[in-house]
Amino acid sequence: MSKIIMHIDLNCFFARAQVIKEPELEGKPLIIAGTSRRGIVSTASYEARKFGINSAMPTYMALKLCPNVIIRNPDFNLYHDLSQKFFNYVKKYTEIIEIASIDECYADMTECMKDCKDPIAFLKKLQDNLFNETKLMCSIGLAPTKFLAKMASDMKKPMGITIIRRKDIQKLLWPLPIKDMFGIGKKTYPKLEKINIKTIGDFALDNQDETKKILGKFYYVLKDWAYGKGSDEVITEASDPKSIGNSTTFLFDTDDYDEIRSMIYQESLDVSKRAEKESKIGYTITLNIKDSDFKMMSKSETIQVPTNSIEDIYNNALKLYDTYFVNKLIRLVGVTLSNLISKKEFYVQMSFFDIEMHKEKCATKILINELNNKCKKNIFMKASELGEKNDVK
DNA sequence: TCTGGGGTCCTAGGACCC
DNA sequence: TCTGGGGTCCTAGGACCC
Repeated sequence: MSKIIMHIDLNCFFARAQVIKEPELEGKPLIIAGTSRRGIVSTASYEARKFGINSAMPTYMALKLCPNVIIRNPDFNLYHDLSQKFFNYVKKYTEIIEIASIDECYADMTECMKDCKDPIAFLKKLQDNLFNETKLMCSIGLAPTKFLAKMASDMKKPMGITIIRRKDIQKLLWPLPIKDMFGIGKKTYPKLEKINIKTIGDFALDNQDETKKILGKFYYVLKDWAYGKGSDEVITEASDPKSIGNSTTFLFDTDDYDEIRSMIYQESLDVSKRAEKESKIGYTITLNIKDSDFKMMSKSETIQVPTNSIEDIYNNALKLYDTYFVNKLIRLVGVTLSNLISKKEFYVQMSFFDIEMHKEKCATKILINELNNKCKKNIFMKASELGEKNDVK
């Protein structure tokens, strides 16, 4: 039997949060945006959108379109609080929710709506109650898979409710332009349009080899999605972070060594603190650079012993800068720690390893099969120190 | 007067190992 | 006078999402 999956998405969340904080902004053109010379719009209220303002637009451009637009800087503490309220509200209906981002989640409503005679009325009530309790507005999609629910919640905004049943896929989903399909971005849709795939339906019915070439193995995932065969698993556990990074765009492009070095230090410090807070250490340090032509480049270094110390992160990042980018005019610099492992996990592996090595050198052979790859690396390392590398097979 | 910052996943080539 | 095959890890870049 099909599950009932809900996707619920807060409408222009950051702008809405600001209105909750400053009710006098209600109904006015408002943008949440950076105000430096290189600031961009993060979210625009519906009133601001009427002027043609969109998110990701440079702030100066928004001001050109609407000189009277009200501007506020992002306030992430506020968003975090409201976001928690929102998720807690949804949890009143079901504990099975998957947080997809700060302003959206999936919920498995199978149990809670199994005897529901009028799902639209039910969801309207859910939506209205959220508004009454928090003043947050949302759009809701209900469908048998996560992909369809996500597409559904996108169809009517603000305060929309859309249900896609399997039998309605061809009628409701397939006519949509291919660029509106989740997972198809601005680089891919022109390539698809060029080979005559203009709608989701075109893609669903398409059988060209070229399409597979464009999409790689994502092709098969997208095909499933388009036919309502996507995942309906709502994953409640938050996944462990895979990387922790920090980057900053300079107000003016620079090649000044001290300025860049000091920024690399600031970012290394931020990354180090955040990693420590998460009890994570990482093997790989990456330096990210965007040059004055907007070209992104990265150089990375993987070390033997995972770390989150400011010294290790900074020294490695600076070494990468010194080696590859000195005297280059740059726009942005960033530092990322990845290949993460929890501190605890690492120490358990190390002590296990040490104990076994003391017991019997030959135990390495057994260990190899038991330990994960990260640990394997350590054993090879130690084994080679003992001159036993060739015995490990 | 140009275009932020936080992430995830995929790809393709090369190094290295047995 | 020719140059395996499989597997893993690392690197760099690219696409996408919010």
